[in-house]
Amino acid sequence: MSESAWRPVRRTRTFEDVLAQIERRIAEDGLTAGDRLPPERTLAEQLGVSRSSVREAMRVLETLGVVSSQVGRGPDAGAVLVSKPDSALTDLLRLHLGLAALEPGEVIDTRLMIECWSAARAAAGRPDTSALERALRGMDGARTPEEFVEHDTAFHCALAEASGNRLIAAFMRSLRDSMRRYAVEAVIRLGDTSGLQADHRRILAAVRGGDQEEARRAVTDHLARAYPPDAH
Amino acid sequence: MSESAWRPVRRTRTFEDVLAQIERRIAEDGLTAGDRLPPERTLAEQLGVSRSSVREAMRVLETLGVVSSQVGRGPDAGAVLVSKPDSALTDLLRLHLGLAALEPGEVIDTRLMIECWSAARAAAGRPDTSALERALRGMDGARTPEEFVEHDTAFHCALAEASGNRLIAAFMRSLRDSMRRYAVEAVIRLGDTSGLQADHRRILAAVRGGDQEEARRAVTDHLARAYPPDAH
DNA sequence: GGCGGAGTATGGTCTGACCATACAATGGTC
DNA sequence: GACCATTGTATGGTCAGACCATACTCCGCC
Repeated sequence: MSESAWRPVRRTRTFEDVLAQIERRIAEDGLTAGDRLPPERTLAEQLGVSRSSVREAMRVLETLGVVSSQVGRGPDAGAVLVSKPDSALTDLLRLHLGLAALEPGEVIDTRLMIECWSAARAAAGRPDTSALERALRGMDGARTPEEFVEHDTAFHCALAEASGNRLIAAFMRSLRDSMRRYAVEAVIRLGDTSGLQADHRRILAAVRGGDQEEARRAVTDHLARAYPPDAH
Repeated sequence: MSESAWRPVRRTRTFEDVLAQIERRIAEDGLTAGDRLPPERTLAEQLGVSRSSVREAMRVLETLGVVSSQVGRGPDAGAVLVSKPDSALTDLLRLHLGLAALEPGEVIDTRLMIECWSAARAAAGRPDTSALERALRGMDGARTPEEFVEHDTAFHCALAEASGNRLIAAFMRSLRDSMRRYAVEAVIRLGDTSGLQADHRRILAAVRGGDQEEARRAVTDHLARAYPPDAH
């Protein structure tokens, strides 16, 4: 018998079975966001497991942004399928950053990748730019770094949404959320935000003008200003 | 009183408190991958909550790829901090794809973004290309579409790893995992894999030659061949 | 018709028990 | 002393049953 022919038997825990069955039901019945899952007690009885196991499966699904549980009684109570990957991604990034398993530089790089892509895509599509303009005005009126960063986040997320790709937009939102602290530090370090605002207007102009390459360059220059490579 | 001045009181559930405290400990004590968490029973007693609540928190952390639990006794037993975001990302993508909350086209687009970026980064850094070459040979010897896709996945993941960014590499692995089905379909649809292999060699040559723009173009052309825009 | 209290279904939590697992400690055997 | 089988024990995994808080539903009173 050859060595390493034995792979470790992956014991499957009860709640993993429950998860698999729920996922199968989603696929087979074509369930989608807004549909409801049976109550925990019912599910436990139907699957022949304890309510604890069902609850642990629910917790996993909730963590992944796939179900949302409401207590009480009525049409809105119980577990309903949703599709909110944002908080799941945010939690994931935040925790792994906290574990020092990811460097801030890696996250900033990823953000640069996403923003370049989004800006180019947005420029190609001539999207609605009202959200971008609103965020610009918000940054103009900001009185504290925190307030500025809030509208800055709105600007960059709006850029990602303008790309039309929901996965990329969700990833962008999560990156911003998990990096809020660094963003505030960067603004404080810079002191003056007029340069950032000039960058933002340049990005907006490129998107409006449909110039993909200029949009890429504008975003790259902007992030280089906000996060100079020697700052992390 | 202005409208919408009231935000919904977000009742915090017990297991969320447990989660917050564990996260705080990770941050304050500088815990990192490999460190261990107290046993569930101890944690429950110390926090003054039931073991069920601790377990639900553990399930969340496990889902996010932050802890791994082993039964039994000894140095390897108990809950240990890890950093495995891959399966979390994979589950997230797979479930949201299943809920029809994401279109395959969005995932493919995201993949194109990541690969272009990775290829350019890899070309800029003159990385070790032995993994890429090994995957190439594997594809040459593949006898079934499934086998080809397996080595193809290895090739593209190796490309992402060559970028040096672990977050992007993890995202790439998850994208490939959640899209394995589509990849096999694409190979079967094409029938002949010689074109794909020519693309791969062109990508490798660009990376070896340090030509970032050519690497970008090669990846873009390759994905356009594998997933023609009218196929999804 | 409207309003208020009782009823009830739901998720959230707790307690206590038992099981399976895998190491630790012990003691016997050679 | 080295080795091995037995027993003990700490750990996660599961279950059953209870109780609580919540929020809707229903029914009866006004």
